[in-house]
Amino acid sequence: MSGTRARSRGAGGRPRIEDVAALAGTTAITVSRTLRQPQKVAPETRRRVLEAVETLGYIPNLSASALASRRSGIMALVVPTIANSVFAETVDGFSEVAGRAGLQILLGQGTYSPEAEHRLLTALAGRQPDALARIGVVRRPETRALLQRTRIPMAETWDLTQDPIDLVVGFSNRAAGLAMTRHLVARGRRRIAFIGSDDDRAAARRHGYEEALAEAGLQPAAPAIRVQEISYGAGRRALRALLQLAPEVDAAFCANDVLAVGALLECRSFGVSVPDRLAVAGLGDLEIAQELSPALTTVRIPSRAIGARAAELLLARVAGEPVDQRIVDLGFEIVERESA
Amino acid sequence: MSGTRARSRGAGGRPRIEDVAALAGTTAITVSRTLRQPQKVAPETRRRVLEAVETLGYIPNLSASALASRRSGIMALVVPTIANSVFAETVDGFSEVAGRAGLQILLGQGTYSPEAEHRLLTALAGRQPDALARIGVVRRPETRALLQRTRIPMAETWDLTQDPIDLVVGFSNRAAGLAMTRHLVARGRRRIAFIGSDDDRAAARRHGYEEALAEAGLQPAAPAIRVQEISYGAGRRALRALLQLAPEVDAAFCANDVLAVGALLECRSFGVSVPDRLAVAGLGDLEIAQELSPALTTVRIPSRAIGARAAELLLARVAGEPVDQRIVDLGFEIVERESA
DNA sequence: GCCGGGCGTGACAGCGCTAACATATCGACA
DNA sequence: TGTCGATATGTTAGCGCTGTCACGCCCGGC
Repeated sequence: MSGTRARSRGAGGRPRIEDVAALAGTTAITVSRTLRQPQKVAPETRRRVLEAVETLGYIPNLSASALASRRSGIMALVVPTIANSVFAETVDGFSEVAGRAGLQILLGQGTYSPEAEHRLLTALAGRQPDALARIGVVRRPETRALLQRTRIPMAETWDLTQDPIDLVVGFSNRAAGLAMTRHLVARGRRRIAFIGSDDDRAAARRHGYEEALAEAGLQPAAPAIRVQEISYGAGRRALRALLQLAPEVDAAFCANDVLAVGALLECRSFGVSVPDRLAVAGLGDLEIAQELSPALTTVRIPSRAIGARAAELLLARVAGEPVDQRIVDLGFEIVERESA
Repeated sequence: MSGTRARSRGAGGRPRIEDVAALAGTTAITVSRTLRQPQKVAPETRRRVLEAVETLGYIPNLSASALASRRSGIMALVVPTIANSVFAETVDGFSEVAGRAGLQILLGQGTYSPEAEHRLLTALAGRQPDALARIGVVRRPETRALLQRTRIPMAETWDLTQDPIDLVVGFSNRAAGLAMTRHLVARGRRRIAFIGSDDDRAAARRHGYEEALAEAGLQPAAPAIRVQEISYGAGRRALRALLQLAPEVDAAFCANDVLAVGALLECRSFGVSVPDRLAVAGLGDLEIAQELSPALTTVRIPSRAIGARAAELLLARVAGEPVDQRIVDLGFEIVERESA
């Protein structure tokens, strides 16, 4: 039934499903089935179809497929940045699970400003992803409302909240900050400073830090040092600033391992003995943390598991299976090494 | 003209362009124009349409848009892995340029086996991306043919070839290996070993290394050490293996900075003095390379520029502008620091 | 007063695929 | 032999959007 369709090829010059059908002596729907549910097609027909696919170099148009089936086969993932290693494992875990399920990953980068993020998420949602994951919790009410309305299964990660848009998979950043600071206190540190970037997760870690100090009746050794970017250099500069601001400081708790490694390196450059004179602690347990000497005391985060688990839960949602637990706490673990 | 369309909302419960049109008292095409070419719509109409969009929380279905317009607004990017930092800058540069142009990024991970990659690329191509970039050069003839047939603008990166599928943006890995090895020879090293992963780019670097050795009339200090993964730990183990295999070695050229940093750390752990007893060189110039001490001598690769440039050229291709240079060599630079 | 052209808007058809339903075929079984 | 059900394939009607062309209106120039 070609009707108005005289061409044997789509305008892009690429073969369409109908061309394959014609060559195989069958119809579009059978080709479609052969490709998606081969067991429903007779072996001989299947053979002919696959041969035609091969001959023509047919590649199904997934936009058309998505439109017709209302399943895009895409999972969107929004990360603050991929320029540093902090989230790499999470992306990797997510990508692996999604990939095994045959889903592709649409990557959104940047959660700098709530407005920019709103635009990004709108654009991503327009692609009708089967699911959406984001590093961090979405705060902006308009954005939350938007995502809720779309009904797209969604996972917030790397933090916890009592009120996720849909699911949340992570750990308590506050509790992690609290635990590490308690550890420092328990090790006899009294003049503890905080170095962190300027995002929600770092803020939560700082709150935990402040809580632990209050518990112990201590004051921050200095106002929290804020860095603009997460890099080794930023960690170095932050530590230098800290030492000028509060020469008496005896511990630096860094909001992540990249900053902590930078701080550690700065200490070595300037002969500040770690941990004798200054304890340095991080968060994340990147591979480099255990390889340096002194090895970095840090909080181990199940980064890969966060990504993998989020993807699994989302897949379950997509498959229509009930997800009994909307808030998944994967915890953390203090890893005591040499630096604190 | 609703005809068979009785619903006022799509089956997903999401508003469609027609719902917006109805609310704004106009038709679908005007809504479409308002959103894509606002200057072609009268201010008053535009106002009403945007108000309706806002009210309904309308998000255009980009699959339908892609199908109708034959432009997906997607750029696909294939990387070997995102679990290590080596390609992070490239992805970031690519993502930034693409993002500015309003394109989304479809991320494909894994080029392990040519077969798996073929499947991955087929799946990505099915999404009708406006352009496709890949880290590394595609070797498999079937895959090359496939990509060529699709006519999707395509950039291979991080290497050079005389015969790109479409464009190639990178540097000569062979030349980089050659240059660094010559540098080591010029510094008086005579028993030089190579440590590398098992991919095309590492192989090219090794060829350069071998060429430089031959030039100088030298033999490899040991058979090239192959690592299975790129990690600090793998670098450490490789160096340990090397020292057992060839205790007399006086230089280790590592195919990338992650391995080199691992090697450097292993030297420090075991009291191997760098560079006195052993020179260590890397490739990539990751941030950590300059922060360690001894600071790593390495080859600086314009990683971010590779991604950004590839994206720019692809955008030009998409816009139908002529691209005069199909082979873009962004070069490299030996960065001499303390380790070699 | 008529014509040409620019501007804003709309009707129509179709992008390439698949869900849902319909039909054909065949063997088993009463 | 007729019926039923399982299996294989086909028909129809869109999915939600945009390219293309057509139309109506208003203005200025002659």
